[in-house]
Amino acid sequence: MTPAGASQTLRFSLPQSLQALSRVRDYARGEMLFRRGDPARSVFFVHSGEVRMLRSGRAGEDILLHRARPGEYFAEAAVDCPEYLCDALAFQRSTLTVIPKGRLATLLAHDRSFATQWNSVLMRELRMARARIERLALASVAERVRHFVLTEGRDDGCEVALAGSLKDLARDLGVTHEALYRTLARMEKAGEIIRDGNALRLAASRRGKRRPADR
Amino acid sequence: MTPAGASQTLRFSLPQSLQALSRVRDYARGEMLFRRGDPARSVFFVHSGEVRMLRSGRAGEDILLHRARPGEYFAEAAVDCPEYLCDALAFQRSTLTVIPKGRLATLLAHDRSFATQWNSVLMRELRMARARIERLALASVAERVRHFVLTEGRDDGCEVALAGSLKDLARDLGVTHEALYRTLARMEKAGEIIRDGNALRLAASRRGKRRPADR
DNA sequence: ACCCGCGTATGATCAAAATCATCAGGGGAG
DNA sequence: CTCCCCTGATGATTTTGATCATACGCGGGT
Repeated sequence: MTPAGASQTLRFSLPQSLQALSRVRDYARGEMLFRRGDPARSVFFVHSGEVRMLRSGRAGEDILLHRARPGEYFAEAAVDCPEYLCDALAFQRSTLTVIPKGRLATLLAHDRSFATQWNSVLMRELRMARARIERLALASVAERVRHFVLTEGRDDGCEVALAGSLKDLARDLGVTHEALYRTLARMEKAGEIIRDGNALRLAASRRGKRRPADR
Repeated sequence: MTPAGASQTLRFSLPQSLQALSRVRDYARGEMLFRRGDPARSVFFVHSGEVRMLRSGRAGEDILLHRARPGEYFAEAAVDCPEYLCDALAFQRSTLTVIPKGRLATLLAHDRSFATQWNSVLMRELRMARARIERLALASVAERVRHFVLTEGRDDGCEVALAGSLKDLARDLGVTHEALYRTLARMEKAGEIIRDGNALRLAASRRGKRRPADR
């Protein structure tokens, strides 16, 4: 599609100061970005595709540690760690920004305002990760959908623009796509949500009392 | 039990420089630590108990954003945010370290080595949160147990010392305690794991091929 | 000494989601 | 233009875990 140079317009933009010192690269599906024990050279940002962080036990049992999706940084730990702690594999064809660790460290040390910005980025990722944890701990698909809309939605919930396909969303919610299709259909029929193109909205009415999150 | 002053020995110790500027306090079950919109005054650390971060929609539907458990910081975002973004509620009687935001910010700005340390803490929390996400996305309880032991276990897996009860673990894994009891019993009978007091060990043999994490 | 509460444990039943299967429609590639 | 692949969608069947119920041992408090 795009020639290997990755010159298409990117959906996400990074801070100026970061763009100045990094480059954009495409990785083929199945390509290895780094392996555990490799000297940590770079921090990455995902524009498109998916990169998986794996820890491979000696018996071949791959444990999945993280799926880095578009809009996310990964291997941020490289900044203050001499070597990578796990393997990184481009699970799909992916466009990434590659940020040399050394230059990032220098920037962090000398540019106070950038350091603050970087901290905010990490904090945001942490908040989102934690919200996802609680979402995945919910028992039913419908509850996860509600949680998703309310936490990922613009201005305090009620509506989200879906970034990808419903299959992608299903994977995010930790359920099969079939279960998601059915649940969305049921919720729509019940008047609980409204689907409008790639937007998903919680109906203003049907806002039942959620008991204060037990278990 | 302990008089309100919270003078018992704490299980976790914070960096010296942090201890110097913070205080330890007990919170009663049900006590509100802060509400959304309150001026962000403090960052917290959980020694014992559980604090829940909630976003309360106007219709009374509480969305659980995070359960802060012993050994975790929370409301770290207070450092560079003028007001809290959600409510925090002591869900159980909890002992917390309260770290005044201003002093922490000063420390971060002036003490290069502390800033690095703090960054490592955040990165560690982020890595653990991401691993938990992938764990919760696993379909079966047994897979979650395996993932738990391999990621949380000492020296590259194979063994974990359980911090709390099996019920606590079950909640961490996002399943009912019954399901966990049964699964552990089945895995032990199958010779896949060994339970030794509060330790949980993966048997060296039974290390079946995990296919590279599909879905 | 007794009771209560909690963690551990196991059984029976039931609901929900996974799995497998099939099909329609749209968009891209040839 | 046609074919094929992918997403969306729905049905049938199976599996899993949630739920409810019961039981036992232990430690703390009255």
